[in-house]
Amino acid sequence: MKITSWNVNSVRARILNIKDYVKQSNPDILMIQEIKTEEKSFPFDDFDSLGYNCYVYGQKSYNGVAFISKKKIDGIDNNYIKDPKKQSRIITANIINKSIKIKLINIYVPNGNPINTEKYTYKLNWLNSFIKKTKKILSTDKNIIIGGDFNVIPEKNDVYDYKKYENDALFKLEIRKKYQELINLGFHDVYRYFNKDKYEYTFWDYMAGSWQKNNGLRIDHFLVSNNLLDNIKGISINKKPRGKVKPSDHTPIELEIA
DNA sequence: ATGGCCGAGATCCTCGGA
Repeated sequence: MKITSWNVNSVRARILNIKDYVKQSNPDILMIQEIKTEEKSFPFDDFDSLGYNCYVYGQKSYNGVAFISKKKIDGIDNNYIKDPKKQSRIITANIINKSIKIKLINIYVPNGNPINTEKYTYKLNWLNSFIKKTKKILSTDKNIIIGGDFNVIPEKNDVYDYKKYENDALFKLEIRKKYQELINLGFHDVYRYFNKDKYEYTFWDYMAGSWQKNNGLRIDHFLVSNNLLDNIKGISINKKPRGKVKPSDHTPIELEIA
């Protein structure tokens, strides 16, 4: 079973690229972030024509997350944490793979820049709420996959020039510690687990030829609970969509489950 | 060392992103 996470930076502006990707890569479930639209304007028909069901938690102009799934999925929930700003950043579902029940969590973590503003404290509070809730459910749900745009650069080697990011909300030590705190609840960063010495990115800014220069960041991640780790066959970052015409600034990350 | 790009919405610019 293949599960992909991709920050598409507008599902409507990106629809042709997304459809090309789905046809080529054939994921069972696609978790998308930053759909930048309300549910009523979501391109359901485009996905329906490819044989996919859509589960959308949208918002006008900003944010928004969704599951695109070949099979129908149950237990869709848009209220994993209480968001004081009511932004659409988390959608969860319950899936069954080979008779194992898995909770699937699709997240779009706040950016948090610039630091020393309310945007940064919103990110910190958001991460704290997410950690607290995840700790709570882990006592009953042992099989959890968290995927999405975490807006966290975990380590120095996960960014082309970490010195530029030391005072950035994506790499600030306080934020990286929150990411570690989440992992310490009982998860693995799957990409790093399978790639101890390989450094790839999932995001390249539109500006200044970042893609051409490979000035990237690894900020899109899959975390799986320890209980599930042996069921993971592999993970890969698919760079092809980032090189296309009219790309998202993020590229898909693909998780393969036994 | 600096500046550079996109998308959405209601214009002809602002905000947000990372």
